[in-house]
Amino acid sequence: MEDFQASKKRKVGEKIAVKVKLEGKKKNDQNPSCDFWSWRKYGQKPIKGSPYPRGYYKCSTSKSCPAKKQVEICRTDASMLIITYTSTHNHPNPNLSKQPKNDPNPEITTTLEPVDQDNEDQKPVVTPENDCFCYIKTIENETRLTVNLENTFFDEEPLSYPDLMNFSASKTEENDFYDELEELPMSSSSFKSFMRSNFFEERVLVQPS
DNA sequence: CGCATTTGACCAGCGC
DNA sequence: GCGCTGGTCAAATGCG
Repeated sequence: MEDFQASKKRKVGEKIAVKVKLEGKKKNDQNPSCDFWSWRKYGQKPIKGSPYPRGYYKCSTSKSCPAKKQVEICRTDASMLIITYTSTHNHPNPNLSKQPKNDPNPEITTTLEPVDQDNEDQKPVVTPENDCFCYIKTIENETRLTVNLENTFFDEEPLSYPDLMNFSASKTEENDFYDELEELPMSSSSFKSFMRSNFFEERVLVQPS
């Protein structure tokens, strides 16, 4: 099909995994539409080591959009969903200017928490105010970023996963950034500033020319 | 009737 | 080289 399919498998590419807490929602309900993009499910697989299957979704807004995400229930906490985004949307979000189309579902608390199920090289970055914490985690070449959005970002401006997606997907610069984070003792406050600047100043959806 | 979801089969990367 | 496992395809099925 697309070029994407050339790499049918496990290529360590750009990925961002977020952990989403579900409250007031049925367990095992992996409805992925808690963000503002429309997704179409194209597969589901049981994952070794996890009692729950992983669902595979493609962006259904644009046929040529390579954006995908994987949704699975956290094996250690069934009230958590682990959503892994891969690739970027190559089109603006049609739902940005209106209410979420599929499932605004206000019952979901969009708190993102540390992706700790593997308990690997997780590097917590906690601000002094403790109102924003981010976990950068690198597994081989895959970097996972987890951000607590509840108190920090939503107070100012709603941040949807698509924004995270844009953040994560901004090519190699971010990867370089992450790579450096592995080594640089960046202070939490400077990291926070960085995060804010990236989320709110640079990661704006741009109409493709 | 059209579209989304389900599900089994297939394919390819990765580790041993 | 082989087997395991994850990721994708595509036909069948369900739903609005």
